[in-house]
Amino acid sequence: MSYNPYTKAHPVSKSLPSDPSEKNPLYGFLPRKVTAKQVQTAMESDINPFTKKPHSPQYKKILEARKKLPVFGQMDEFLKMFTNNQIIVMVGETGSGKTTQIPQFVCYSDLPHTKGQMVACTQPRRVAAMSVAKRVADEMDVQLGKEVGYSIRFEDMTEPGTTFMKYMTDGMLLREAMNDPDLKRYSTIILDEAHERTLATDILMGLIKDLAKRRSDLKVVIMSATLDAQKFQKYFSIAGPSQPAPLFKVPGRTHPVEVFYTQEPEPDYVEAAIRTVLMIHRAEEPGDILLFLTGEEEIEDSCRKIKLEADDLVNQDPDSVGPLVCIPLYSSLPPQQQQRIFDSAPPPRTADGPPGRKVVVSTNIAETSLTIDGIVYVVDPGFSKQKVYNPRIRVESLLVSPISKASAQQRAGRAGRTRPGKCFRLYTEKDFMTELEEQTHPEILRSNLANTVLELAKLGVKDLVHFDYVDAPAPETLMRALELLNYLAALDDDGNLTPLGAIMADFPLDPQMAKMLIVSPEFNCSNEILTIVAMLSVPNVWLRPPNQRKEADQAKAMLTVPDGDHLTLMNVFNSYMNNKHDRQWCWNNYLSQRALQQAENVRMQLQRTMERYEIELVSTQDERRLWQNIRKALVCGFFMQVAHKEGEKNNYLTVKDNQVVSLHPSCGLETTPEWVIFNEFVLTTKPYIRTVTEVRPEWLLEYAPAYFDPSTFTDGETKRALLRVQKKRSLKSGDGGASNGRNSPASDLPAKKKKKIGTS
DNA sequence: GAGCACTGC
Repeated sequence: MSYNPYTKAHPVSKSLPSDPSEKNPLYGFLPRKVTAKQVQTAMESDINPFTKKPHSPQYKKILEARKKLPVFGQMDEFLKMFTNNQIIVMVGETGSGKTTQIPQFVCYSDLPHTKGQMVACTQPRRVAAMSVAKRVADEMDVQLGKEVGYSIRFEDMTEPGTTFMKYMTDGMLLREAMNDPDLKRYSTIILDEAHERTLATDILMGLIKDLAKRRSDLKVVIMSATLDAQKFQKYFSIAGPSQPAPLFKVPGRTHPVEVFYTQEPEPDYVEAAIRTVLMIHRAEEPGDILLFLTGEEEIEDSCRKIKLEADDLVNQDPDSVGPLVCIPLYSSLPPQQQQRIFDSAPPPRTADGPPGRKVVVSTNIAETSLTIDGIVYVVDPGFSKQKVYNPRIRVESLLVSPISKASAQQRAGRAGRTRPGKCFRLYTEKDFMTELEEQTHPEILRSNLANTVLELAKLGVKDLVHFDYVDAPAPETLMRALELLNYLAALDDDGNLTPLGAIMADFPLDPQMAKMLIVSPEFNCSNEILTIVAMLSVPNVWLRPPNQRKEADQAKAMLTVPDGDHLTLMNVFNSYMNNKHDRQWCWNNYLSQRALQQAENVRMQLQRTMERYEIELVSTQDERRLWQNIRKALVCGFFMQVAHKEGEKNNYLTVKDNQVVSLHPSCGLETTPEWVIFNEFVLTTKPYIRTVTEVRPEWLLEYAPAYFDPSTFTDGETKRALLRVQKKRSLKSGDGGASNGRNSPASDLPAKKKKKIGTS
């Protein structure tokens, strides 16, 4: 083993110790004062500067390819800016190489391994974190998981003490910040794809801006698309209001895309889209097409229509129209079918016939998450499904809305990745200029923030309303979140995090679910609640193929527990386990094995967190009692999501919000009980409540007395029903009703259980 | 009597 002059105990502040430069390519490097010339010499060395081992044969080959990236030519400029500034905003267009190269430049200058620290680079998506880490490990000629690693949920590919370059999801870094608010293990933090404005990135920006003031040794790089750079420069002007963070700009390496607009607005964008695809197929040069639509049904429908019409064209004119394949793409497709987008276009039908063409019909997944090479034509109708949150009725829903200019630009760019392309926008140029918003609203303005507010509290943010957000959420949204967390006893009346809230924040769950999981040992059903919570955390497990709906519904009925959908979910998971994860069993029962497998993963992760807090895993033998206990535990988390049946038409009214809702058709209840608890409120063709279980009104009064205090209700059937129950209860017990206090037993730590474990 | 844009912990 070669001599390593660096030790972790002593931060290097001066030039590194003397060592012949042939043996130590980093000889003479002054941390954060490194020049491009030094880095380039070190890169050309036969010895890997970080492992001190000889470079592998392919290293130089990869290096030659890296040198052709636009960002490589600006290494000197970047390093100077990195030396002279604490925070840099960087703009790098597609193909600039920023995600792979900038973190490496930072490593060469920052030398995190000499200080026992790391450089972090966040990504909004897991696959990106993994694949970029792999690429960079290859470029740096190290084994993935050693010097270069990644960290995503369920998978930590890093080695403490060895890894100094870590790619990770933004959510993962946020989690780490909850346990170490100063993020001391990082010398530089790079937030990549900041323009995507995910919830996690937005919160991280606020935290890191503040952290940079406390930690003068921390360096920060914000990487974004062009349009947002100014906003971030201004936001990160920590040196003074008139001193925006410096901008480092790198051109992209893409091909020009010619953009076309329609002359008149299109009344039916799906019809127009299909027409445009067929027009391209008839009249344009060979090259694949990408069409953006809004959802699964629309996509499957359009694929069928395009296929029919294209076959017609081929039959009418086989000498000039080639074969066409139409491939749907959306996230709920099984991975194997998603892979089809990488198939090549069909060959000509005869040796000298017209060439074939591939059409991918996709949701927004192809805008950011997946890149398809070989796309030359993009058809952009200008719509996508977007999440909107209405704090007044506390409902998140999906709405087909016009996209932003930034989004339209991103879509068009998909046509120019391999050669010059064309983008057909199915709206007028005037509408593009005047009607489309510049940017898509960041997620923080469109979401229920219950989770986020709890995280912020755990992160030590005292004043949530005046936190330095890049874009501040609506006060009403924050109030809704604070209210919920206060009712759940995660925050006290002054908005301070309670000990219970601190534990809740550690579970990667919605606060309601975290709460019911933590109190579940008191009802002797934590084993079951853990399963239910895991099942609620994964995508729908029920498959319902269009041509086998009846069979699928029958299979589902076999697994249904009539007392409630939550119990049905538990039953499905247990049956899956009893059938030893059998694929055939899943298939026979129209269940998604992928989702069930995911639920098992989530369950194991949550169980580890439970163990850390010594929350017991217990169960009840008698099934009837067990089911009742489970329903009581559900009330402790979801008492704010209760609906009361009103009138004879099977309509329900949500408690307090007084929204008229119906049971979702997927609901498995055999009757329509007077009181139900629901997991979600969905607004589709009409307002529905989904995943519903019957509860008893006495439980509402007992486990959430503050929320169900009848005096806080407006007059109506719900209030009268509550008063009747209250009266009956007080006659029975002789006291006022609630047995032990305001929010008990769900109000505080499960002290009894903790002690029991502590002594064992 | 109907759906599930997309991520992330």
